[in-house]
Amino acid sequence: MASLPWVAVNTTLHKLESDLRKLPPSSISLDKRSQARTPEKRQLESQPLDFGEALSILKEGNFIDSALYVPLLQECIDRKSLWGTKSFHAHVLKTGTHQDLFLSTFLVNVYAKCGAIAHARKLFESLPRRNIVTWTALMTGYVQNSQPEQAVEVFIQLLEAGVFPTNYTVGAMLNACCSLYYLKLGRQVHGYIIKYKIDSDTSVGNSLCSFYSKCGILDSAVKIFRNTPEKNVISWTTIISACSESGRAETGLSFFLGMLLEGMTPNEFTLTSVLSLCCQVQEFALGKQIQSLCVKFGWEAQLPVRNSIMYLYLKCGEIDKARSLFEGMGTASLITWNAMIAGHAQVMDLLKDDVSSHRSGIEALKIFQKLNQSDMKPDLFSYSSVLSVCSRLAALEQGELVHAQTIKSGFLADVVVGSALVNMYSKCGSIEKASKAFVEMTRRTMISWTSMITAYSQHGLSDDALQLFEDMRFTGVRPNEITFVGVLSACSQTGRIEEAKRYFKMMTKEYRIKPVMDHYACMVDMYVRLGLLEDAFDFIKGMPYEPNEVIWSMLIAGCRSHGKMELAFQAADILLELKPRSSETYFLLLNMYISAERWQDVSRIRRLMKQEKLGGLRDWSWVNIKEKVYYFGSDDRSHPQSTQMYELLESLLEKAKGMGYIPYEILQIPDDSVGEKAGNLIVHHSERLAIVFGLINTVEGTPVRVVKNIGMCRDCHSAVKFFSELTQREIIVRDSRRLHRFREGKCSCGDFGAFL
DNA sequence: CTAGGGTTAG
Repeated sequence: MASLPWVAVNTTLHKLESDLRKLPPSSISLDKRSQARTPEKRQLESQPLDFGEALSILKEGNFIDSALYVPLLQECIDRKSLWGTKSFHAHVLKTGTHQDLFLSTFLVNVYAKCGAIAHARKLFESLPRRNIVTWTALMTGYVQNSQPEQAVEVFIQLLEAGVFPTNYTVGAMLNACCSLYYLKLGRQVHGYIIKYKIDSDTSVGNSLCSFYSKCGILDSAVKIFRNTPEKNVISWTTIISACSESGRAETGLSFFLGMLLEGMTPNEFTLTSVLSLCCQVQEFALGKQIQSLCVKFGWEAQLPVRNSIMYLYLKCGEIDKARSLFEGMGTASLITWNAMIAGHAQVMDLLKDDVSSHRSGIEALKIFQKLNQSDMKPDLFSYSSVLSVCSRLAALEQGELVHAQTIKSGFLADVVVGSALVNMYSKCGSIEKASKAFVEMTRRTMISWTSMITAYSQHGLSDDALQLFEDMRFTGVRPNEITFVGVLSACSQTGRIEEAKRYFKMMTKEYRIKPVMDHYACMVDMYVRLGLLEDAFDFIKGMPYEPNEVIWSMLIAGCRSHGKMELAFQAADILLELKPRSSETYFLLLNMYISAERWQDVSRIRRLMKQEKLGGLRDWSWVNIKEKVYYFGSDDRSHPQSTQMYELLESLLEKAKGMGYIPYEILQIPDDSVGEKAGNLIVHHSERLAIVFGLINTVEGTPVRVVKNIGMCRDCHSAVKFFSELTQREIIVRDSRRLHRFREGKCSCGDFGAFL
C-alpha cells in the first residue's frame, strides 16, 4: 500500500472532479452492455459444449464455431484455465476477430480471472481500440489479483485518456479502496458520488454499502442502504452479508425478514448469505427452514447453495448427512472441499471430550489428503483449516508436512496461514518452532500477536508473553479480549499480582474492553496459586456477574491443594446451587468428599448427578506416532505391548517413589460404558499408558506428545513430572484445560494446572 | 455491484 503516493490519489480525485464535471449526469449511470443478458447471448450459452473437445480443436489449429466463443470463455473462467484462454486468444488472433471489442474485453476479463493479470495488461496494451468496459475490466482484474494500487493507477490513466467512468468503474474504484483499506480515498469517492448526484443509482449505492462494510463501518453501510431509494435484491444481499462480516448475525437475519416482508424474492446469493448467518448464530432449525426456501425458489441445485447447506449440516453435527451431500456432489468446487475440512474441524469442538472428536479430525486430514490428490490445489483457506485440525490433534508430523506444502505453494506468506502455523506448533508442544514461525512472518495482525502471546503463556513463559504484549502495543496493534486472556493468564502463572491488576485496569480503562468470565478466571487462578484463598473468595464475591462453574471449581481445587477444606466445602455448596452442567465438576466434588470421608455429601452428589442425568466420563488419551494414532483408556490392557508397558510404568512409579513421589489418591472416574462395577477401582489413568507407550515406541531423547480428553488429576500430574526426570524425556500432555510440558521434573503449567 | 470456506482463549 506504500507505493500509492498521496499526490497521485489527490491528482486522481482532482482529475475525477474535472472529468465528472464534463459529464452529463445521465450518462454515468448505466452501461447497457453489462445489463441483463440479451436473449441471443443466453442462447449461445446454452449450447452444449465439451470443453476438452473444443480445446483440442483449437490445439490442432482448426476453427471453431463462433457461437461457442462465449461459453468457451466462460468455461475458461470456471476452470481457471490459462492454457485454454491462451489457445482461445491465439484462435481469435488468427481469425481476425480480435478487432471485436466485445471479445477482446471479454479476454481481458478472462485472463484476469485466471490469475494472469500480466497477460490481461499486455493484451489491453495491444488493443487498437478500447472502451470504458475494457478499462473497467482491467481495473477489476487488478483488484481481483490483489493489486489494488494498480487499479487506482489504471483509473488515473483512463481519466487522463478522457474516458468517462461508469457506475461500474466507480464500483471497481471503491473495491480497490477497500482492498487497500483506503477509507479516506473511498470517502472522497463517496463525496464525488454525492456531488454528481449518482448516489441514488442502485448499483452505486450497493458498491458504497459494500465498501463501508468491508472497511468495518457497518453503521455507514446501513445508512447507505437505507438511503438507497430503489433497493434491488443485490442491495438487500449486500447489507445482509455486511452484517455477517461484522459478526452481527442477528441484525442480518432481521434484514432478511424485512426483505421478505417487503415482498422481495431472495436469490441464491441472498440465501447462501442467510445460511451462513444461521451457522454463525447456530440457528440450525432456522437454517433448515432456509433450506426449504432454497428448494421453493429453485436454487437448491446451485453449487454455492449446496456448499452452504452441507456446511450447515456439519456445523450442527449431522456429519453423515453432510458426507452424503458431499459424495453426491457431481462437481465440487474448492470451497466445497474447504467447507468439508473446516466443518470437520468445528465438529471437533462440538464433540470436545468425546473420542469421536478425534476421529472427526482424522477425517478432516483424510479429506485434505484427497484434495491434494484431486486436480484442485489447496488455497489459504484449506491450509489454515487443516493447520487448525493438526493443532487440535497435536499432530506434529502432519502439521510439518502441511508447513512444507505452504512454503512450496507460497501460501505461507498469508497472515492467517502464518498465525495458524504459530498456533499449530504451540499446540503441538513446540514453542521454539512456534516462535520461529512468528518471527518469520512478514505481516502480523492482532490475531498473530495474540496467538504468540497465548503460546508463550501456555508454555509457562510469562516473561516472553508480557514482553511480546508490550511489543505489540508499541507497534500500535490494538489487543482484543482474547489477547488479554493470554496476558492475564501469563501473570497468573507466575503470581505477578500487581501486574495482573495493572493489565486488568488497562483492559477496562484504556481499551474499554468489558471483562468476561475468562478474565476473572485468570485472576482467581492467580490468587489460588499464591494460596491467597480468602482473597480469591473476596474477588469472586465482588464480581459484577454470577461466577460460573469454572471459577468455583478453581477455588475449590485450590482449597483442596492448600488443605483449606472449610472454605472448599463452603464454595462447594454455592457451586451446587448453580447446578453445574459438567460431569468433571461433579467428579471433583465427589472425590473431595470421598477423601474427606463425608459420606452424606458423597451420596448427595451421587443423587444430584442422577437428577441431572449426568453420566460417567470417559477417560481417553491418545498418542501420535509416525502419523498413526493409538488410543488408551483407564487401565487399558488391550494393546499387544501391554505387558511391556505395565512393566515400564510400575518400574517408573517405584523409582519415582524413591525420589520422593508421594501418590495422591487416584481420581475415580466411573465409566458409563463399563457400568458401575463395584470394587473396580481405577489404578492408572489413560495418559500414563499413552505416555509409556510413547516412551517405548519412539527414539530415545525425543519428546512424547499425548492428548487427553479431560483434565489431568493431581496424582498423574505429579507422577509424570518424575517420569520426565527419570527418562530424560520431554513429555507433553495436552488435556482439556491446558498444555503441560514436562521437562526435567518440572511442568510448564507451574503445578497448579491439575484441578482434579 | 451481491454469495458459499479460514486463524486467536479458558
